[in-house]
Amino acid sequence: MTSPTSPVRVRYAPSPTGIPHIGNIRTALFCWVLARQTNGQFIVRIEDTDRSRYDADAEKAIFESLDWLGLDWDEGPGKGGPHSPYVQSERQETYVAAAMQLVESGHAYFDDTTPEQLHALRERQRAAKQPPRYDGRGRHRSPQEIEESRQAGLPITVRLKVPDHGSVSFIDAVRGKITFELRELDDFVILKSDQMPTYHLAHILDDHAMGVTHVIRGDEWISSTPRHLLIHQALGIDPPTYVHVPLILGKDKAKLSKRHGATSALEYRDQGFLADAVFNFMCLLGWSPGDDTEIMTREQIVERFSIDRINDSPAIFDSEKLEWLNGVYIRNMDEQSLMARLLPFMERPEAEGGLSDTVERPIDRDYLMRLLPLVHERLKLLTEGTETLDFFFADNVSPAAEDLPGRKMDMEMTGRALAAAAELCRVTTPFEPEQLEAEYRALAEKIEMKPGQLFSPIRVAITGKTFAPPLFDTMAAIGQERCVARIENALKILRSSTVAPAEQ
RNA sequence: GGCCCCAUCGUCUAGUGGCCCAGGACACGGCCCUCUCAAGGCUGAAACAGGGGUUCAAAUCCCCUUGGGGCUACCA
Repeated sequence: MTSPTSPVRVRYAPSPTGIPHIGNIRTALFCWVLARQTNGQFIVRIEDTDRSRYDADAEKAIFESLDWLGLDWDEGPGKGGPHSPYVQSERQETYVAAAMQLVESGHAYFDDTTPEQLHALRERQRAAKQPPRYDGRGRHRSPQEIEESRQAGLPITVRLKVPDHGSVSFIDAVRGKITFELRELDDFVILKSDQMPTYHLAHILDDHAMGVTHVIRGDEWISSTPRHLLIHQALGIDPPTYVHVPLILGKDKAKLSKRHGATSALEYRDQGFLADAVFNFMCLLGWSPGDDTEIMTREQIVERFSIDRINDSPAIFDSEKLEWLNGVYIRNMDEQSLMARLLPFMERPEAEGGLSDTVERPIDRDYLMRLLPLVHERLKLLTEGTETLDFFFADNVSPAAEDLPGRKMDMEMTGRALAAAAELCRVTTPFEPEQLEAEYRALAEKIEMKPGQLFSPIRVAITGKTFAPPLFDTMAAIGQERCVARIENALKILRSSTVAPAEQ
């Protein structure tokens, strides 16, 4: 099976019953890429035929996820198109009409078996160690009997007549030929008693009406594909090309679910991942360009993508690797764009992960621009802006006394270092990185300490942390006055502490 | 239980009969660089699930076993 070169029409057809997770969105992404590559159309269609499970928030999240990842659609909700509407609940008459047509042509029939009866049937089968399946009893109901049930208010469904022998096969674009024995299938429902179609009927009608050429969907649909083939036959239409993509699993190799932590694209957005990085990463789950290339722009992916190279086996979502990739993307960004991305996270309320509420909003752009080069290559997530830059914005910091001593330093030595540092800090001019470094290195020599030893307590005094951007750039950015105050403050903290320094 | 799908380092993967005593990336260990943390460079450990075939030759083809997953709804 080769990858298409002529324009494809592909669709992403989510059901608004839950926030779309990574695996689901990855399918949308494959669709989008293929559509862009072949100059085809990417269609979005909402499959909301299950009215009891409909969730408006989920529907919102679907569009938000697509927007965030930049998966723009050519036809669909909010966009329109030649096959409107793109919401199944608004296409109900089509499905009902098709179901009636199938009944008339003898491919389907009305069934008045109640859910209770169905349940009882399955219980009996289970008890007899038989596979639970519908026994086709509705096939023998007369129109009169059905009408009586209808009058009595019993639920009526439409079921497809499945031949009891023979087999169906199809060529899956990623797996090759797959065959199913028809006797394994029972007569399944195509129109529910609320006059809504099941997925099986609805998607086929829509895909056909919308001219969908390739159905790209998760692996879990392979088992119901024979049903879909049967419906196509009954309707006298040709099935599309099926492309069943492998699932994305959680760390424990189980289907992705809530307990795996972040599972939706939106959660990754909120955790500070870049859409481009997530896009890139998701493409690599279940697909590879065939060489060692991993970092690719959308354009490169669009150019290189191929159905032939979609993997057969499921992938586990490794968020550690995503973090690395996100860091790569951040490092490749220019400072202006980085600032634009960082700002929304840093300007959130403190309680939501932003800078201290005492820091004035909007944040001083010029100052932030000056700081970014110091932390740029250290960031892996956009949410880290706050924690790596907070001390630049704070009036003062309060380091823990036990953090102040550097390697192989006791309290006395630390005190001497800080005292000398404070003194020098007051007089250094100009207060610039090169000047500071030169003078502090000289100071270290003068008080007979290794540069690293002298710098450690200063760093902690200035930043409140044991790790930070390069010290002298940091000091220069913070300014002489605040630096002096912080070193003196640290000295005070050190002297008032009675605890021994922690073993280094 | 039945049916279907899947199976290369911990993870993502390259590999489509000889180029593979299996390559890359993340993570992990070591070294270098170094004012800390990163970044970067070098380097190490780490896999063809098992068993049968086919073949001069198999990670690659076939069969079985095992393991994982999915489906078996008036959910999608």
